[in-house]
Amino acid sequence: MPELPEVETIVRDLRPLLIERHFTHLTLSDQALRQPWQPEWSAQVLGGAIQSIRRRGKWMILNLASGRRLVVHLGMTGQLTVTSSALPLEDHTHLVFTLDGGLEQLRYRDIRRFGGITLYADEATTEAFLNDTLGPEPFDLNPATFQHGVQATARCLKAVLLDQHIVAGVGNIYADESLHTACLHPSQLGRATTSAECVRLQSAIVEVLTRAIERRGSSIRNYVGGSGLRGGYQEEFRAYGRTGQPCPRCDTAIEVVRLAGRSSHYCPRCQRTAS
DNA sequence: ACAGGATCCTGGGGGC
DNA sequence: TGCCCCCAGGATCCTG
Repeated sequence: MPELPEVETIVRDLRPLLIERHFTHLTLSDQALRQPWQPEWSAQVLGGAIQSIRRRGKWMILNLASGRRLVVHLGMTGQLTVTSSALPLEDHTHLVFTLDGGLEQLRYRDIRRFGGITLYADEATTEAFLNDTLGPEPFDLNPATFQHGVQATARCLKAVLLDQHIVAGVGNIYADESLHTACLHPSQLGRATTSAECVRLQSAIVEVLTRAIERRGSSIRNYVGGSGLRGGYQEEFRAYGRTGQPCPRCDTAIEVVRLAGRSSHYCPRCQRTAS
């Protein structure tokens, strides 16, 4: 999916387009999403203004004046965009929220249907769900908490970074990029990782995500921002998707290995497992 | 308890 | 050209 930088970009794009606006109409596709939209929600989202929009991990939360929350996850191929109502609906568009005035729509499109939109009744139930699902945000991660999360497990670092309870928002791309920046091998075990390496890894995560947000995220295939613009961070990849190409640090060919069910790209020379 | 694999979907690319 | 297999930015459930 869109990982943290992509979701952050979408949230920033959508804010000026959606704040103080409200939905007047909603249409659904006949294909079920992983988290199916419940029929009774349709009437509940109409009429009340959108007061704020924020990101938590890879999730987006739209606060409605009624107190209800629209909670969005994009799965692997989700797109949430505001477009002119006059534009034809693209294939795989599953929810269309028409905005007041009727000229624009908020559209949720998701080819693989791994994502979805859920309506929560109030702030308390929304926060309970998010805090149960997610660990801390990378930008306010307590170093001791992170170190404990890494060192307490027998999983490899790649799996640790993909675990949303350890740090929220990192996915396959930014896990590979962070490990490369930190000079750590993706298959190194969490419990074999030193405290100094944890510090290095944490700074690498922050550095990589910050730069990726500046570039509006990475567009590999389906990702677009809230206004349909693509991202540019894919031009700065050091490891992800660069199998056989030279490591920008040492020129060694990048290799790929399958870990935690995901392809993991790394430099065999400058990302050596600690011995 | 924990780690790894299978699974939910569709589409695109490579190999034959 | 066509077909088949594998792969893809994620999260959850099941198994050993």
